[in-house]
Amino acid sequence: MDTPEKTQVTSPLSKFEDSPVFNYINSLSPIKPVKSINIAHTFHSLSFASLPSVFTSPHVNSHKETRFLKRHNYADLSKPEFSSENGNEACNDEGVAVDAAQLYDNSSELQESFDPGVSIREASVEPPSEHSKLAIELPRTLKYDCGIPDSDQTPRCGTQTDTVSKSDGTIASLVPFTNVASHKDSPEGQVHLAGLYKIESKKEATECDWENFISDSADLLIFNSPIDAEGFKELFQKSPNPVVGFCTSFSEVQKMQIVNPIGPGEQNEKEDPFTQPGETIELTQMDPTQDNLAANKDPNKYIISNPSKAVSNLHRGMRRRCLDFEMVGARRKNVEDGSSTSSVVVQSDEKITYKNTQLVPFKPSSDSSRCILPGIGLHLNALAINSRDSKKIKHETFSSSITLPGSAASFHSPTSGQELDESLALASTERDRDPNDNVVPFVEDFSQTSPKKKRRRLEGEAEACKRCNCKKSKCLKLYCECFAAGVYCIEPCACQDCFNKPIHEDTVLATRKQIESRNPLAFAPKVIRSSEPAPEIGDESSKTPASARHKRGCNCKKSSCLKKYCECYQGGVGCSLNCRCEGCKNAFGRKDGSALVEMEDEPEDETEASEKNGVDKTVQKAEIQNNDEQHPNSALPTTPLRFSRPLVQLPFSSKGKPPRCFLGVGSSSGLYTGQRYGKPNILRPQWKFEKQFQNVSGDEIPEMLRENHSPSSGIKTSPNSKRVSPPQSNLGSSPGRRSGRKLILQSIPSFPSLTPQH
DNA sequence: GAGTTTGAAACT
DNA sequence: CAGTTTCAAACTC
Repeated sequence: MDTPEKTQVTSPLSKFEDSPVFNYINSLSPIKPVKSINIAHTFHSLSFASLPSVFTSPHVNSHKETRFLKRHNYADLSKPEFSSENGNEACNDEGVAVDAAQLYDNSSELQESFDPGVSIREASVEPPSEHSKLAIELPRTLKYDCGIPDSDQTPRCGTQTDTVSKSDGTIASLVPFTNVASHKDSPEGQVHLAGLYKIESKKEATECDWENFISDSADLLIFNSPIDAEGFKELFQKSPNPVVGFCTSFSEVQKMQIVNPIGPGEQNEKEDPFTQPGETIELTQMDPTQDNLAANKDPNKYIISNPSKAVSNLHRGMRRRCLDFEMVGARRKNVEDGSSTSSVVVQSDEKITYKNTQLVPFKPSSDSSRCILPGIGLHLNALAINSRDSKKIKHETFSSSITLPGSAASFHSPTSGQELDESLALASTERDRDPNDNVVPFVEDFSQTSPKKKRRRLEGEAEACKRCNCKKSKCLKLYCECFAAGVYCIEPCACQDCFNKPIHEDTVLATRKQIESRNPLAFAPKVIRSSEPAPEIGDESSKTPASARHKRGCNCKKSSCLKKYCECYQGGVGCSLNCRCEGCKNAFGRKDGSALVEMEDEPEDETEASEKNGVDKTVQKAEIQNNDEQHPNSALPTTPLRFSRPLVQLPFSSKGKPPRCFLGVGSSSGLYTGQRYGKPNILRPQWKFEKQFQNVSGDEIPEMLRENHSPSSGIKTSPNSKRVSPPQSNLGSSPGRRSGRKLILQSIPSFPSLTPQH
């Protein structure tokens, strides 16, 4: 789109960034106008017209200049390397430090090769009034992107994180989200809005992760809406207060920056882009006065300008986003869980293995905090990561829930229909996994008693960083969990010769298409909710807890469907007529229709499991999962997504490896979690899906399902009354939870639906 | 951590 | 479509 112009502009900017001359040049050079133009375009697309008035700051131009200067300062300060030129490099290296100038320079390239995030960075320096608003968001994106890409910057991140933490842990977390959002939707700028919106919401209720999450998700959805501009408008309109506040604050910040460019530069020097984001956030929130903040904001502005490019990237980004999501989610979790502090710490480290996806950086599951920031909704991977992180943290339901929405949103992004589709598919897949991730941590927590659980937990932790371990498939076959989930491989992955990376996006997509050509449902969730598949499979199969069934059915011969080797068991669903298994003893539901397990509550399951086999642990988990799943299924409100991914993921969680992305499921999972927890915050929901499910399944889910989906209720009525029990038990066990879940579920469904709408 | 088992995915 | 091979996860020691 505007790339040509941007490219031109960017290069000069990068060069001059540091020097004051640069600013001057910018003002004089035609380039600026171009950028501004670009920005304007983005805005138009967004239909921000109304906003501009608000943001319109008299000093837009000056701001731009100042911003550049500031940015330069940041870049310089933070990274002497700053000079690094290639977009890729910039992304990688800069990730954190990403300077506006660099962004510009590299933006074109980066965008092409990498992600929307890059494009975002590129964003023109100055968008006038409107830009100012955008700037707020942009900064986040920039920071985020920067931080993610470069492992090198880690230190920076740490610094940034520190700054962020200082200001507010929540803020930090928020920033990432916004960034993420921007990435997803960046193309249109809608994302930015969403991000802003989220941020605001977060600010308002940092503590209430859940709420935030929901709001975020909602925002994302909105953004995702095909009509980016509209979505944007809506966001602003809908959340006039928050947005406006941002805008206003932002404008103020800009002014401040202009006045005190130095301040920002200083901080920037110390810190990285990450810190900046946090700072910016703070500024926007409340401290226009702080110079640093202003500085931060400036960088953001730059980011904003690039939206046009970002758009193209967005599509790409969407896919990748999934990955990012995980990371993000994790980050959030960390943030929330650990509160502000944790988030800060974590992120610092993460580096980014890959530019491609900011995801990588997040992944470093080690630093949950990092994950948090990055991006909420952007990438499924991020979610997965989050989940993993969450495992560590466990509590952090937050990330999960949050991520989901975002993910969903990203998928829906209207920008590229095809891409969207793919992204959706990925998302769906991711969702499935995500839930698992979420679940896993949770389950583990609950079930900790069982050794397996501990194991899983340990594994989970270890896995937090880990994903696939492919050696020969290059992560381009369904053997690869990551690939199968529609997620890019990240650092945690121990894969070799991995091609499932943003860098090889083309290859990945091509491969996906090939596989899909063979089997259109190859990337669809293996476990289907009762609503869809159930009918086909057979009543019995539907019996499974949630009425969910395995799409294709298993073919187990030696595991008796009592181990994770069995996809049905793994997915927490009972075997159906479609299954060709031998000696089926699936605790969730036998092929015969005999539903051994009621999944209702863990205890029962456990006992059964113990009785049946040594499987105790597995069984328990399975049961739990099943319960969860069942519930979900029941609740199922049939995923809005194309695929009802349902529950499958749950089992994963148990595995410990969390399926990376929750996208589709995530939403659902998010619902579950949210429901379950009822607790405001918590992202955990997703994380914990398993546990939650356990609880929920028994308690909450049923109701939710009932309400939401009378059909799902069918679960109770399941052909074989067997399955019914689980839900009931659940209900009986803990009614309280249900209420919360219900809310969540409702919210979740909406997301998916939105995405599809495009 | 290494080795084995398992069953899905891929191939023929 | 069936049989075989390949693959990576799940599991065991």
